[in-house]
Amino acid sequence: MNKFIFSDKDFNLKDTFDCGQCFRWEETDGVYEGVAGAYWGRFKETDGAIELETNCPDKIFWMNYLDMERDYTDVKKACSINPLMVQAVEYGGGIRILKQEFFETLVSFIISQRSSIPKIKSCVKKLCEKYGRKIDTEGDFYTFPTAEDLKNVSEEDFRVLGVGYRAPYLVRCVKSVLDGEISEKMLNGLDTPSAREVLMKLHGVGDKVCDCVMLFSLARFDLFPSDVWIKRVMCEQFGSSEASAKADGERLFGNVSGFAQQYLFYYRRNMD
DNA sequence: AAACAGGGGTTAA
DNA sequence: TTAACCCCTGTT
Repeated sequence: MNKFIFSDKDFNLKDTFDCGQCFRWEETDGVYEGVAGAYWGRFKETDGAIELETNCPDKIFWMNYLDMERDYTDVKKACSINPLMVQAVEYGGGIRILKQEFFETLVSFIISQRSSIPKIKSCVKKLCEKYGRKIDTEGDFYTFPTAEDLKNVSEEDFRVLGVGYRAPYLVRCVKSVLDGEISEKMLNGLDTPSAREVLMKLHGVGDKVCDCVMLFSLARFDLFPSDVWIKRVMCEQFGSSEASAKADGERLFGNVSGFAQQYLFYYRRNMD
């Protein structure tokens, strides 16, 4: 087992793991335990630092996952375009946008549509336990299944996990990935509008899911995913219409759109 | 107790 | 532009 220490500057566990970007981390008494890629991890906040226990031998893996190379002080400054944003940035000041695996993010956000976070987490957990690989560590932790792992999973099999009408989307998604119609590498070679076009060809991937996948797994920070909460706050505070929320956000925030979206979403969602 | 609304959307008409 | 979609939870 390995131990790594991270600075808690612009980083805290609750903001990062509970801001809605990921579905595989569970909190118990302030300790967050979960899986990233092939590795298990357990995060704790100690005095002035974040401590991680993991079966992963190199810290670089987690540095990348936690977006540690980026200076969030600059990001926050760029997001703070008005008093509301100053408040939102203050509120979610410990958020880091995780660099998650492409296939996991794609599948998870297809499942997420018109669902609630506890429900999404439960589906994803079952999916991993049933089709993922057990991780060699203490406790019961599983990798997220690869497309290959899901090759022979039927619509009915998916339905048993509780994904409902999204089951056929998942079957087709797995097939598209296996057929090479879509891959992380291919998307990385495209500019944002072209990559969006490719992703949205997938059945069950619309505007919002597409933006989340690109923001959370492909580091496309120029996107501003617009869900009901973001539409709400954009209408209330920025004079947007529901239809214009996404475009307005991207125009206002440019290449920090994705960060601004997370601060705003997290803030607005916890304000009611 | 049973009915109902609504949840980080997308599709098809 | 609008209803229907699965399924779970919280509210009446």
